[in-house]
Amino acid sequence: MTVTLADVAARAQVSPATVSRVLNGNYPVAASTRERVLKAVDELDYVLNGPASALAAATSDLVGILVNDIADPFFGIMASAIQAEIGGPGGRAGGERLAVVCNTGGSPERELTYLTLLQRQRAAAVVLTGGAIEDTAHKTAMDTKVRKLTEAGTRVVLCGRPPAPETGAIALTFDNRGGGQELTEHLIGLGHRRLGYIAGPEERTTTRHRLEGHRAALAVHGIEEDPRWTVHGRYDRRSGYEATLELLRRDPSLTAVVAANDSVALGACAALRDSGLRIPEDVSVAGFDDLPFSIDAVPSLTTVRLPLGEAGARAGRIAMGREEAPPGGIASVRGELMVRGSSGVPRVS
Amino acid sequence: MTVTLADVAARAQVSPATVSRVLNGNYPVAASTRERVLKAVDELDYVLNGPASALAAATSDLVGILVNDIADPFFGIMASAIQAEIGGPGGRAGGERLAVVCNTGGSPERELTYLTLLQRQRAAAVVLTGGAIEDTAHKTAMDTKVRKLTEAGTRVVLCGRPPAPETGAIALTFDNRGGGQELTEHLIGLGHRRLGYIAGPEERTTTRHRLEGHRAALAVHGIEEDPRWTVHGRYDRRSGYEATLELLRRDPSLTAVVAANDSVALGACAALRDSGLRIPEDVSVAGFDDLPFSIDAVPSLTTVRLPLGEAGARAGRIAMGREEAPPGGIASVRGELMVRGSSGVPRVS
DNA sequence: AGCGTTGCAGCAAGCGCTTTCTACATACGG
DNA sequence: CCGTATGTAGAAAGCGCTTGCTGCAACGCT
Repeated sequence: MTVTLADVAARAQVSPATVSRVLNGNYPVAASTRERVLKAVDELDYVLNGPASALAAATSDLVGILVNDIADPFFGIMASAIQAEIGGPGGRAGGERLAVVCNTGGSPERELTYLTLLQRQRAAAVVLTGGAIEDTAHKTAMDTKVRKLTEAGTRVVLCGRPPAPETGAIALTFDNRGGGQELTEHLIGLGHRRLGYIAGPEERTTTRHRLEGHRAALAVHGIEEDPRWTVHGRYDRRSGYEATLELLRRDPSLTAVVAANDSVALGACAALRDSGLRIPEDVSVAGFDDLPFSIDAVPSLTTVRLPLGEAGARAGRIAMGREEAPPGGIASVRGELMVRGSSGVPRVS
Repeated sequence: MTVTLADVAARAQVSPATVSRVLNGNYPVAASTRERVLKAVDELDYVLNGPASALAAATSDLVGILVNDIADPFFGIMASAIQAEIGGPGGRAGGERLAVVCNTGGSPERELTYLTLLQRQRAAAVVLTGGAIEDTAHKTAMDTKVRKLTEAGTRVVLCGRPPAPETGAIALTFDNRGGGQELTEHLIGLGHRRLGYIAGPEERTTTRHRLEGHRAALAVHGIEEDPRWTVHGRYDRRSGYEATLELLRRDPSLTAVVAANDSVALGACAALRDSGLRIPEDVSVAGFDDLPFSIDAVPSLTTVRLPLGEAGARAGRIAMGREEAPPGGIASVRGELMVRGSSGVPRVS
């Protein structure tokens, strides 16, 4: 069998209670005793039984991070930053925390399942990253679950997701609408009047907000939008490639393509090039997020930088109770327009 | 307080044992009873206490995935594939499994810490991805820990990591040496004789194996290597950029640059371009891994495709006991040379 | 009819830890 | 020198669940 607390206690000639106290360091233990215990732990190669400990103490050191797509650096960067803040010595006990990232793959069911699983494990905190799914039933179910978690003492932080009022969750929202608007205004400012838009999957808050920002910019400048100029797709390169070909088919006179994110924008660039169009001379392209590879594209991508790392770090600190929650439990994180080579003045028609 | 099994039992007018059996579905329960129990569970909004369950059953539904850098798609893609195989209905109980990814950030300490934490949680399985660190002390510590895990019944699978004999771990190794050799032979075949090499961090198996493959190719063709032609760096774009400038400074007559991976190669491309050199007319560039963005580079990257998704999926299945382990517990996964636009015949000197 | 099966439910003993409460020195104040 | 702090260790009662075993009907067999 595996070594238990009692075995260690026997070896160190003390009671199990004392061993527990040495290990947790939350009760005075004479130095000589402590040493004896530590020696026994070492000799027996003892490993604490997590479940037993969690059960007895009614707490756990698990922290969950939910992401929509772990293969997407957008989430990887946030997850990495969150984890970095959590991994270290945590709150009071200085104990190690197990920060785990759970990949929902964008599926509502899996999102809910993971939340239940984390609830089962009595997670200390949960960070939900990225946009939410805009299905009423699912949103209700999520809000209910989140409320239960917070009521049970689990800290819940939303990072890059709209606030969920009345649930007790802290929200660090990205200003996707503002960023989207700024980006499109930049293109309009260059002289573009015929702009295609490749949106993300429908029913996602991120998709909707970025698109709303785009439309707001058009409205401000009195540009009437042609429904043919908007195509929906996934948040990946391939989708951007296909959507761009579709856009070109529908209206070859477009002078700019705005993409839902940088991966999509890269796909758009490829499609344009394959169609014999130059960037930005024939068509300008813009992305969103400013992922690391965006600056490497040729030409480098005009986009909106989202401070993914900073936001993640902050979310992690809040989750660990190491930083004050923003007033009202809600903070908006702004993006920054990065003007680069992929956008330029339109060709004269 | 939270709802317990006993509460549900009371409400359904049965014993706690029966409720447990309904929930686990591993013991015959009359249909009528089952329904009554399920109804009570639903009405009370009962959530199983994970730690208690794990303690009593002496098992857990946790599966750990260790990655070196979660922000790097190389690991994201593997993790995603592994998780996809694990997330679904698992082994006997059809129960959900909590697949969690742990980001070590390449730090030996964190790697060990996570393993201990997973050991504490009595994880059902652990998948270690990516190259290992070649420090004797650390390797010994890791092997010991892994052996303990496997002895305790945790299935350990190495995905893209060299085998660890005598530890009971199953290994799915990438043939980095073979891939590296093939890649360099391709360049030599084009006529290159002066090849720079940007290696990854020292003390990593992946770095060493790829470099060995490269050198083997040089040796086969009787090319003597100049020590100035090799530079070490990190596995990221920035490192590739800087290393390339350094390489150019040391020997401007190089006609090809082989990078440790695709991100590094992209950085190399940027540095070459910024130095006024054309790819591949002046200098050819090659990467490794064939990450999704590599085909988007301009020109698209010649590289070695590693079947990250397939390997991950297989590792996941083995971890879940859903696929037979390879004979001897070791399998080598080969890469495939992808010749694309970034490599061409060298300029005549 | 008698007896071994079979199907379903309950009892109760833990799983390995934490923590309250108690116990006992030793130290201190008067 | 006694009563009361003070510091340290142990006894034991759970935490909420699982599961081996027992119990008891209803059933089928000879």
